[in-house]
Amino acid sequence: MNSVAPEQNTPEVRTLAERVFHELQDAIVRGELAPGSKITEPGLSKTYGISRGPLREAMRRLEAHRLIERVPHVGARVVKLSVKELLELFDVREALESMAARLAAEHMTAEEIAGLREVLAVHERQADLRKGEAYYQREGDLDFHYRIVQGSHNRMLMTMLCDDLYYLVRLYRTQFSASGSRPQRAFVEHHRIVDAIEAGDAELAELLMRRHVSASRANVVDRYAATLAQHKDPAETSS
Amino acid sequence: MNSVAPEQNTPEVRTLAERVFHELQDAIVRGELAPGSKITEPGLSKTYGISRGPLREAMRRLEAHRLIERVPHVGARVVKLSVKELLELFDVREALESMAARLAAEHMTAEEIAGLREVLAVHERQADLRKGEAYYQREGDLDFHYRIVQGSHNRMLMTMLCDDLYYLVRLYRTQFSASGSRPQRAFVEHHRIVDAIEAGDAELAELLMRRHVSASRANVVDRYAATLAQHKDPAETSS
DNA sequence: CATCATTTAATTGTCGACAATCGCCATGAA
DNA sequence: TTCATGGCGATTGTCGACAATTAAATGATG
Repeated sequence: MNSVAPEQNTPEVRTLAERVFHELQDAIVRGELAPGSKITEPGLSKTYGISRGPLREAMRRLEAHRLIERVPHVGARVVKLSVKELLELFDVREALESMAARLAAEHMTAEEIAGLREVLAVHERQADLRKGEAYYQREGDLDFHYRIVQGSHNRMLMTMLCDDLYYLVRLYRTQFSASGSRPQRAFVEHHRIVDAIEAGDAELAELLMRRHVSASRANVVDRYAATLAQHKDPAETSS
Repeated sequence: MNSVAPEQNTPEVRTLAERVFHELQDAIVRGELAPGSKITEPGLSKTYGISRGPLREAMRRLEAHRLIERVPHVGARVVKLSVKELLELFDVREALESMAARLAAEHMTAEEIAGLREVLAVHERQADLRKGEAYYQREGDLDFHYRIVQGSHNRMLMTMLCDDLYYLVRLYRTQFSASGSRPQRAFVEHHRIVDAIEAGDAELAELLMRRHVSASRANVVDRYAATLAQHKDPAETSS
């Protein structure tokens, strides 16, 4: 748990609705609440020991963050990312994170860059230990992206990526994860991006980050094709 | 009101919370609820004739859409965009809309492109009548951007831009609006973007849209500097 | 046996009331 | 005069109960 990223600081748990919102968020991301499973208000109300009032507000927030989907008078279910939606998510990430890298190259301070290098050093140590196999699988990779976004000094970008999209990304990681030589390559790409940021080369940082996310997206496509060929079960059609 | 954009179709008003959410959204965007003004639950509850339960859920949705800001145990106020935040919004728009233009050039159907041309034709007529002065001030401009985003066929991008950011954009329009020769130029830029999309040139469409948003952003900066010089009142410092 | 209408059970939507917390104002002391 | 402190009013947070709607189960009918 010596992660560099802000895990669950619970910066605001002054109200029940806030608390149960964060708990549900974690439960969904961790996979305790399976994607696609239906969640009922009385059930959660009894599970978390709170009334339906605050619970509904928490669910409304989860809905806004795209972690659950609600239908009026019917119910709510945990979001289940289809491959199409997953690729859509990557397109959005590519647009937003490349912009973040550009702004980071322009606005990042020396201390922030130093912290970024530190994150990479930590990852390198882990990569040495586990032969680069487990690296990039876990949340460690997100530390890097967190720092970049934070370095953009653009609050709106930060909330959009860190508060919204990254939870979806973490959710997807349970389904598809990087494979083959992708981790090592990603590690090299991370270094190149930091170099560009340190040099203040905004255009290059933007370009490298764009390619980085795009490559990650392509890896997901390959991975999906592999699972399809393995299971020989094309029942995943959008019924 | 012969606008081409989907005005307020009220696609889902099956519940009170939905209804009051849309009403509040409109009220904020229209300026009836002044930016920065405090809104109180009993007040709104009496105004819209509903209980506080659905009202709080509507407010939670507004908070997620960044139209109001809430502080636990204190209250909520309508968001007030500082110039810094407004420029942040433009950076995000630049990233997202340039991606949308790229995807639109790849995925837009012939019918959608025809509809896009129609929007431009309508605008051109209005521009002829009012000498291009009022064009671009109103929501007509957003019709164009709506269509582009919809043409991307990326649902996540659509919700992010159309459901979230564009309401903030419309809110800002009450404070800062295009000026000088900007409307005419924007009109030309719109045509160029459509040309690129029709030609299927994704890279060019992306580049042009990026410049288009960037130019709009620069116009806001100029506009703000002008108001500052006019009022001779630099009290807008971030206290 | 299949299909359709009806009933029924469960869940969601809404409401009013009570408790907890915060901001404000008056009072008093340094 | 200024600052701390206490009480007061108002607003927010939470709860349980009732009404409305939906989905499923049941039974009737061709």
